[in-house]
Amino acid sequence: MDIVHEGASGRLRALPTRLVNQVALLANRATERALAETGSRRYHYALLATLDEFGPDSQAELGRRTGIDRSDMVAAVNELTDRGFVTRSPDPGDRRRNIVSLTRSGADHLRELDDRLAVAQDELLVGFSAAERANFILMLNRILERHSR
Amino acid sequence: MDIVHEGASGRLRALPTRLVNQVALLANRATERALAETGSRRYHYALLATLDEFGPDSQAELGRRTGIDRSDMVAAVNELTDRGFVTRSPDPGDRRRNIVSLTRSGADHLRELDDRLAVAQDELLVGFSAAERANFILMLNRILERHSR
DNA sequence: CTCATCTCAGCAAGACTGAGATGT
DNA sequence: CACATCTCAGTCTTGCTGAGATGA
Repeated sequence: MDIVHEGASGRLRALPTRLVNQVALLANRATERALAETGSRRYHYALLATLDEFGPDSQAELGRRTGIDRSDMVAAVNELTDRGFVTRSPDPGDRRRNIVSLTRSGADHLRELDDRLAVAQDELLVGFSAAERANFILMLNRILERHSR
Repeated sequence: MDIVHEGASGRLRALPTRLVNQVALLANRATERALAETGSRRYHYALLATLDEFGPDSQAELGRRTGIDRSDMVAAVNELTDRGFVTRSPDPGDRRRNIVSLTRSGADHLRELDDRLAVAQDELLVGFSAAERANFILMLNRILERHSR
C-alpha cells in the first residue's frame, strides 16, 4: 500500500487503527532497508536480542518472549544455526526441549543489527525531539500494556 | 504474532519500529472484530469513505487516495458492486476510466461501518483521555506527513 | 491420561510486481 | 510515440491453524 496522506479522506486521517497501520508500513520499509544487506529479518533480531538478554532458552520460551509463533520458530532457529549465530541442543533435563544459545558470532551480528536498526528508528522518527520520541514510545507501550492482560 | 510485553527484552520494548507493529496488530484485531459481521474489510471502508467525501471517482484516483494498489482495486470494487454499495460505469469523457459511485445503500453501509469502527478505536485506546488520544493521532499524522513528500 | 514441546503442512490477508489490452 | 488506465496472474511476508510425534 502506498502511504497516502495529502489526498486522504478526513475519516481516514482521524482513524487511529488506520494511522497505526500506515505508520507500521513506514516502519517496516525502514527496517527492511536497514537490514537488507545483513541477511537477517526482524524476527531474527528479536531472537538474538532475547537470547542476549535472557541467556539460553527453549524454543517455546523464546516464542513467548518474542511473539514468534511456535510454527515459525523452527525455521527461524534453523536459519540462525545455519549461519552460526545460535546453537540448538537437546535439554538434558527435559528431553522435549531444544535449548537455543547465542554464539560469539551471533552476539557480534546482534551488535551490527543494533546499529542498523538505530538508523531505521531515526528515519521513522525524523523531526522528533528526544522528548517527543520518548513520549511516542511511552504511548505505544501503554497500549501494549493495557492489552497484554 | 502474540502480543508480548511483560517478558520482552529491553531492546524490543524500546524499539519504535517494533512497537508500532505490535500496536498495529492490536489495531487489526480490534478492526476485524468490529467488522466481522458486516461482510466488509478495512479497504472497503476506505473506499466507501473516500467516495462519500470526494464523490464519484476513477479507480486510479481512488487508489491514490486510499493507498489501495491498482491490482487489488479491481477485486475490491467488484465486491462492493456485488453487494450494491457502489456502481461502476465507463467514463464518457475518457474511455480508459471506470467511474465508481457510491449508492444510497452504500452510504447506509458506510454509516454502519463508522459506528462499528468507533468501537474499535475505543477498544484500542482504552484508558486514553481525549487529549491523549488527540495527541496520539497527531504524532501518527506527523510521521505520515514527513514521509509523504 | 493430560499436558508441553517440537515439527510440518498449509491457509489467509495484505502489499506488491510484471505484463497485456485498451485508450489518450 | 509516450503515457495512463484497467485487468489478470502470481509472488512474498507475516500471522495463524491443525495435527502428528515425542516425552514429562
